[in-house]
Amino acid sequence: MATIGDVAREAGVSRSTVSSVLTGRKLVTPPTRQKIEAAIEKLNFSVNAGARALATSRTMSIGVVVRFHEAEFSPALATYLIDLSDAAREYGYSIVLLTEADGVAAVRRMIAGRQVDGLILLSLVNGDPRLEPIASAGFPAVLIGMPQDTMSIDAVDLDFAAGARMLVDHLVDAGHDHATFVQWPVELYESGATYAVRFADAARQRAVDRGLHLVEQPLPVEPELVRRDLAELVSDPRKPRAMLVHNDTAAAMLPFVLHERGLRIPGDRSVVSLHSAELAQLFALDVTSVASEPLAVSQVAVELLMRRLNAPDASAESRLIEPSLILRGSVARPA
Amino acid sequence: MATIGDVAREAGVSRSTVSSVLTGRKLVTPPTRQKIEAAIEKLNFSVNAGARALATSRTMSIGVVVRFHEAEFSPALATYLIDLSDAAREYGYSIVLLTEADGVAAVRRMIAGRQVDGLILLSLVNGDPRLEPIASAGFPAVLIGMPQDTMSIDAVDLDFAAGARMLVDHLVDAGHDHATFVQWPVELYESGATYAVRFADAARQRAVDRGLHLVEQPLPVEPELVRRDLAELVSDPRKPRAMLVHNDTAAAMLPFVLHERGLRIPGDRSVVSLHSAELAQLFALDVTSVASEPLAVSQVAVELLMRRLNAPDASAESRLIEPSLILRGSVARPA
DNA sequence: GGGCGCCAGCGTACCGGTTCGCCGGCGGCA
DNA sequence: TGCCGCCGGCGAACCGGTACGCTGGCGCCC
Repeated sequence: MATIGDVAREAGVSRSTVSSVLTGRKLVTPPTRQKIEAAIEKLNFSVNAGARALATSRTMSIGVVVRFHEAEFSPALATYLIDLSDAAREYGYSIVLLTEADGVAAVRRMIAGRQVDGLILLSLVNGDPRLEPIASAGFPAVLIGMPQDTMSIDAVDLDFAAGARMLVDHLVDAGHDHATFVQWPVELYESGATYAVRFADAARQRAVDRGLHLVEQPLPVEPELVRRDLAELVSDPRKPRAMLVHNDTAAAMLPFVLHERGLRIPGDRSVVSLHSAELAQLFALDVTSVASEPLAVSQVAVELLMRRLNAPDASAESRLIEPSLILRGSVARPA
Repeated sequence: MATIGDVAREAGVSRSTVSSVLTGRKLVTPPTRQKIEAAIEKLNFSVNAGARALATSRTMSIGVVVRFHEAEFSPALATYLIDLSDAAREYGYSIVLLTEADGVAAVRRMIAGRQVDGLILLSLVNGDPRLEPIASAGFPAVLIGMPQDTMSIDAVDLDFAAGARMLVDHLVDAGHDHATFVQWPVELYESGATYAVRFADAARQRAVDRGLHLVEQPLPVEPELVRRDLAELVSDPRKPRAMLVHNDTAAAMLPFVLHERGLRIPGDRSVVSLHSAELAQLFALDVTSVASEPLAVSQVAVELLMRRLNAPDASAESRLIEPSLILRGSVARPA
């Protein structure tokens, strides 16, 4: 591979002049610029990313730390990875994928080895141990998820609390006074997954405020048991006719389970949900729901990180993405 | 951050001696080794990945080029990314994610910028334009997918042809002589997606050989239309009672669609399928199927790439992963 | 016509490691 | 006791870029 020295020799100029052309930081007269560009073309030269990184101490790459929860709906992850990568590329950055089980070790390794300029963390939980090394090193990072204590690290997420309130309001406005709250597995709440906790807390509070009686129904981790529990749930005539769903597996299965029992939406059951956009698209889910906005979240995450890289000492920012309710007519007035 | 020079000063030795300890390529006496290790510990030193990459011209990272097909079942992608990343880390390598729409440009950029030591390509199609720059640069790479012409690049994939034969055999052995072949959208075959084409070709051939009459039924891209078409399909009494499924969306929906119509597996319909492991797990799919083995495929892909990095001139290898049939009793003898 | 200012381009130091040739001291053997 | 060989540690060059201070030539203005 050609180096900057080869280009310089070919063009009959010094290495530093070639560098000026490459970085665009200094003026170069058109004739010499053209000679250099011709040489670059001829030698098929392209800057060595590692060497540039060493010289500028900027790697132009971002680490994305994902943590794999059994209880989570993993396909949503792919969407985030792709959207993050696309957003990062807009700024000329690449994504380095960090998947090891021990996220803290991954974070430490990246900070110590200077392999990335910044980090983006996914799958956050309250009290997440990955925050401490970041905070104490003052390393540029953005959280996707909103823990109770962000430890002064930039963060962004969908406003799950607002989403929960919208859905509760929608049921109440239609006249419902009872609803089943179909939840994630208890393990997810116990782990402190921020989106699950924030949604649930806000839903409960809003239900109290609006006089909606909420029957909480956490579901198992295993999909076959989810299906079984859902079937039982919808078969039981004593259960509420309205359902507030925050569980992707359940959201995907529910229309089928209802249909199996000959129950119609919204005639027999009113359903509102917040589930991954990926899932909705894939299964053509047709219930009134809050959109999860992975693209917007990813873009803001990258944007916040860029800001942080350019202003390391700016004060931390937490940004909530305003959710929007997609009406699909899955809620009717109770009989 | 501490540099190797700081460590050397702290330990009272030269930089090269510290380097010897770090790389382990040269003998160092226990006392000096201990002094150096103490200094490393004290200064919390860790080698700068970029600098090492420049010096050794090994970046210790692998680019993964994914291409996003509308018609594909994207969640399966997340599994591959995670499994690849885990496998790579076993060898000390990181994964750089390359998602841009123009995969050829991504490949060119990586090769020219020497940002990664090798590439792994996903979502391969026959005549994939990404192969040419790799082949002509002789850049280390592994394909996940088996195009007709690998252009002498290492490749690995599940043996979809063998899988198709297993499923056809299973139906025939149970006494079926007619079956619907539920397919991916035609667009996917037209794009030349290698796994789809290889499965379909082998299924057709085996069906002819074994005297099974195969009725091909490609499905639309849009999930809601998939559901509608499946419903029509299973409602039509003239259609075969056996179904050979190669379409993840359809595989997920089929049990529900059948159940809706009051049709039972295997009493009313015999079903065999090849779908993503991720999907099967998520929806507790309960049909006799060929496992898709993303973990094994990923591990072999990384293994092949490592071999290639250590032996750039070895001849290209294509490896097919032997599929296995998971019996789940979804096939019965026809009445 | 002479002096001054401007700026294109050059040279060199540096980023943080690795590698390799060399040297000096020590131990073993005759 | 003297010589030789071995090897632990050192120094310097190098990987491929960037950054910064300097210089020399040109044009403008007086």
